[in-house]
Amino acid sequence: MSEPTPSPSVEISDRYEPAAVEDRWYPRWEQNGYFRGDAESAKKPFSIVIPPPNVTGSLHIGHALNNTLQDILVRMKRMDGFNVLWMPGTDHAGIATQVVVERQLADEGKTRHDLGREAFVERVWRWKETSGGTIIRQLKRLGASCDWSRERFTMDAGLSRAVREVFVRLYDEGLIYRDDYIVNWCPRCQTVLSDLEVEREERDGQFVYIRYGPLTLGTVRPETKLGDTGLAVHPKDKRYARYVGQTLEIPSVNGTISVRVVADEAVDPAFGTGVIKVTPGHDPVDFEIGRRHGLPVRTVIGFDGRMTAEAGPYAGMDRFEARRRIVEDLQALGLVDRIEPYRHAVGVCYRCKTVVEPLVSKQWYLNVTPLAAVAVRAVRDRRIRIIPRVWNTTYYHWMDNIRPWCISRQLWWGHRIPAWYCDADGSVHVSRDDLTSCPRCGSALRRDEDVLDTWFSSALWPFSTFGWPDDTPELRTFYPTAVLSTGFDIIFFWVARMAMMGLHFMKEVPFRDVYIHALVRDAEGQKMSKSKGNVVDPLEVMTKYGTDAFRFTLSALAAQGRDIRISEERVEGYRNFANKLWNAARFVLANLDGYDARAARRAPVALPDRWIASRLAETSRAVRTHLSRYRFNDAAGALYQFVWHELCDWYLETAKPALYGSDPARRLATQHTLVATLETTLRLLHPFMPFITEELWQRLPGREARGASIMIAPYPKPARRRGDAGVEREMAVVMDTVTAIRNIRGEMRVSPAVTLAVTVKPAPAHDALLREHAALIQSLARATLTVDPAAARAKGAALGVVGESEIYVDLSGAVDLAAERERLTKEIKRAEEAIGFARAKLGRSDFTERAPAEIVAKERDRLAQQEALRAKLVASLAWVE
RNA sequence: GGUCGAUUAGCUCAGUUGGCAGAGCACCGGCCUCACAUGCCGGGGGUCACUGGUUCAAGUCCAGUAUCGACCACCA
Repeated sequence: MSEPTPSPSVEISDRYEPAAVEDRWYPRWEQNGYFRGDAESAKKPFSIVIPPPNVTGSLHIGHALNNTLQDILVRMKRMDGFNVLWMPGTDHAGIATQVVVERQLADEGKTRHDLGREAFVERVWRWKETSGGTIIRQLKRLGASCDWSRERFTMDAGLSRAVREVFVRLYDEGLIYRDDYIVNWCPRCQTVLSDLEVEREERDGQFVYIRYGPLTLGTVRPETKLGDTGLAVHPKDKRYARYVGQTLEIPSVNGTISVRVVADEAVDPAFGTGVIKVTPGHDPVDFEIGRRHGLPVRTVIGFDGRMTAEAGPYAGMDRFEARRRIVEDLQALGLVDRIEPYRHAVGVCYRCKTVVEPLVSKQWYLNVTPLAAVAVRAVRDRRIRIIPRVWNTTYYHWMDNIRPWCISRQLWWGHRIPAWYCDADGSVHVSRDDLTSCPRCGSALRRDEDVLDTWFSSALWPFSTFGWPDDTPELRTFYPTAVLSTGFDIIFFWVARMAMMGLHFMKEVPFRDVYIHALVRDAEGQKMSKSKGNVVDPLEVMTKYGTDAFRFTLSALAAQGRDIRISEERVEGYRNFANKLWNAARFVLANLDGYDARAARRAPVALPDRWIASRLAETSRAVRTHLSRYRFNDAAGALYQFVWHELCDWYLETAKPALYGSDPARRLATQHTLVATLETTLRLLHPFMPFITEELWQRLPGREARGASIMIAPYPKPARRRGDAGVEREMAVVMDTVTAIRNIRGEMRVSPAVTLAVTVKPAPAHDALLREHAALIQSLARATLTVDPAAARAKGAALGVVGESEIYVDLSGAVDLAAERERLTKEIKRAEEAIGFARAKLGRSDFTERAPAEIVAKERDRLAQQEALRAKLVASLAWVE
C-alpha cells in the first residue's frame, strides 16, 4: 500500500511536517477497509456508538476530546485483535436544524409558513444533504476510525422505523399517553420544552405584596393574578385556618373576583406571608394544587406571550408589560401593601434564553418511572459501570426523582408523531403505518401535527443503528456496546434514556461502561462559548500543530474528575514531542547501513539493550493498564516519559558509541535494538498519534514482513516477565555515575567541550560493572574513566558519590574551591536532613515495633546510607578547606 | 435549599490500595556535542487551604471551617 521505504535518510526533514502525512494515510486506511466492523466475524467484538453530533454542528473542542478518546480505545482494541466497530452518525437535532433553515428563509424575507410544512421539511433535507456533512469531514481529519460505510442519521428510513416501532409499543403498553398538563412553553421558539430543556437563570425581580381581601400575599408575577382561581395556605397554619374552605369576594384590577381558599402541603408557611395565590393556568405548583382541589384553570397568557382575551383590559399586552401595568393599577387601587426587591431563579429556554411561560396544553408524555427503575438497577448491579463512579449519585438522584417526559414538540423538523385523529367519532389511532381513513368509522383522519423530542430517537441509537427492530447480525454481534464515552452534560438527556430504552426493548444494557470525560475549558478556566470569544477551534489547532500533537494533548490532559484547561503552550509542548519522536526515528534510519535483521538477531545484547527492552515492557504494561481503566492521561504520561526520557535521553545516547565504534557485532545488536524498540514504541503510540506512527513505521526496515499498516499490527504485549529488575539496577549504577559526573561539570561550570579526567573508587559490588561499562560512561559523560579500588582523591579533584562508590573528577587546579565548598555543604545539609528524619523515626519504639518489618528495614538502610554519605562529604570538605 | 467536586511549585495540573511530594510550562546557569535549539546538560523552587481526629506513619482516611465551582430544585 505504500511506496518502498525511501532509503537515503538525508531526505527526511529534521522537522516533522504533519500536513502531508495526515493527508496521505487517512484515505488509505479507509480504502483498505481497516475501519470496518464485521458482523459475521468470529473474533471477539468491541463496539462503540459515537454520540451522534448535530448535523448542524462543526467540530468543537468537546467533540475533539471525546472522539479522540474513543479513537484511542478503538484503535487499541483493533490492534489487539478484536472485531471492532465504531458506529458513526449524526443527529437531526430538531430545533437547532430547523432554526438554521428558518434563518436562511428569513434572509429571503420568508417564514416557514410561507413554504408550508412539506416544502419546508423538503428544504431542510436539502440543506442536510449539502451542508450536513461538515462535522463528519472534521472527524475524519481528527483521525477517527469510524466505520463510515455504516454511517447513520437519526431521521433516515431505518431509524425512523425504529422510532415509530418504539412509539407504538410504548403507546400500546400504556406508557405513552396524551395529557392536558402544565408545560414549559417557549413563546419565542413556539414549542413546548422538556424539563431538561429549561435552564435556570438568576434574575432581579420584585416581590409584590398584594392585598387579597382580608389576606396579604407576595408574588413575583402579578400579571398572573388575572388567572387566579384560588388561594392556598398550609393545612397546619393556624393563622389562616378559619379561611380554609371559604370563597372570598375580592376587589381587584378587573373588578371583583371570587377565589376559594384551600389548604395544601405545598405551601411553605414560613415563606412570605404563608399565603399563596393559586394560578393553575400559569404555574406548575399551582397547577398541581388546582388539580388536588378542583380549582379551574384560567389561561390569561397565550402561546405568543401576550395576554389573552381572558385578561380583559390587558388583552393583547405583552406579559411583562402587563406585569408593570397591573402593579401600577393595583397601587392606584391601594391594593399593594409593599414591594421588595427580589432576586430569584427563573426558567429560560435552553436555546434562546427567553423566559419560559408555564402553560396548560395537550401534549404527549412518556411515563418513564417504570423504565427508570430498571435502569437504576442496572447501575446498582454494576451491569453498567459509570466511570468515574462519582457520577452514580447524580444518575440515581435524577432517576429516582424522574417525572413524565414530555416528548412532543411543535416543530416541523423531526419524527412526526404517528397518531391520527378522527374528528367524526373522536377516536385516536396510533399506528406503525400511515393511516388515511378512520379504522372505526371510515372518515378522513387528521394526523398529529407535532414531532418528537430529538432525544427520543437518540435514546434508541445503540440498537436502532444496528437494524432494530429486525433481528440482524449486527445487533447480535455488536449489542451491547462495550463503552459509551460522553460528557456529563448529557447524562440525563441521553445516557439515562439510552439505558432505559435499551433495557426495555433489548432486555439488555446498551453499554457495559459509561466513561464520563471532563469538560474542556479555556486557559482561564472559563467555559468556552462563542459569545465570550474564547473558543479554541480544533481545526486551527490541528493545522498549526498537527493532529497527532492535538490528540496527544487532549489525552494527556484527560485526567478523571476535573475539568480540563487547554492552552496553546501545552499543545506546543506535545508538538515538540512529535518532533522528538520524528527525530529519534531519523537517527535510527540514518544509522542502519549494513543492517541485516537476521544476523542482528544473533548478535549478543549488552546492558543498555536489555535495559531499554525492560523499560519498554514495563511501559507497555503500564499503558495497557491505564487504558483499561480509562486513565488516558496516565497512559499518555507513561509514553511521553518513556520516549523522551528513556529512549531518547538515554538509550539513543548509549547507542552512539556502539554504532560509531569498531565492534561490528555490537553495532549490529544496537541497530537491532533500535529498530525493534522503535517499531514497538510506534505501535504502542499509534492509538494516540495515528499519523506520525504510521509514517515512521512504514519507513522502518522489515515492513513487508510486518504487514501493510501499523493500524492492523498487533498492540504490544509485555513479555511474561515484567521489567528485568537486575538489569535495571545495573543500568541505574551506570546512569547515576554519568549523572554524578555531569552534575559536577554543571555545578563547577566546566564547558561540555572539555573532556574530564575521572577516577572512580568503586564499591566492591560495582567494581566489575563499572569496569565493563567504562567506555559507555566515558562517552555519556565526556570523560576519561579510570576505575581503581585503591584510588584516593587527588588535589584539584571534585568529589561525587554514587552509593558506595566515590567519583573524583580531576579539574587540575581549575577547581573553584569556593564553588566546591558550596556544593559539598549543600549536599551535607541534604544528607543531614535525611539522617535527622530517619533517626527520629527509628528512635520511636512505636514505629519500630508496629510498622511492617520491610518499612523499618528500609528506614535503617536509608539512615546507614546517608550517614556514610555524610562522612564522605565531610571528609571531602575538610580536604577542600 | 439539596447533592457533588475542588483547594499540591510562579502558572496549569498529576499523585491508583496511607510508607520522606511529581510533570509540563515558566525561571536560573552552561551548551549550535555529527537525530532534534520544536534541542542538550545541570540547577533553584512546595507547612500539599485551615483546624482537629484516626494511625507507628496522612497530600492520601474521618469530622469541622474557609474560599471557589458544578449540578439538581415547584419557596410563590
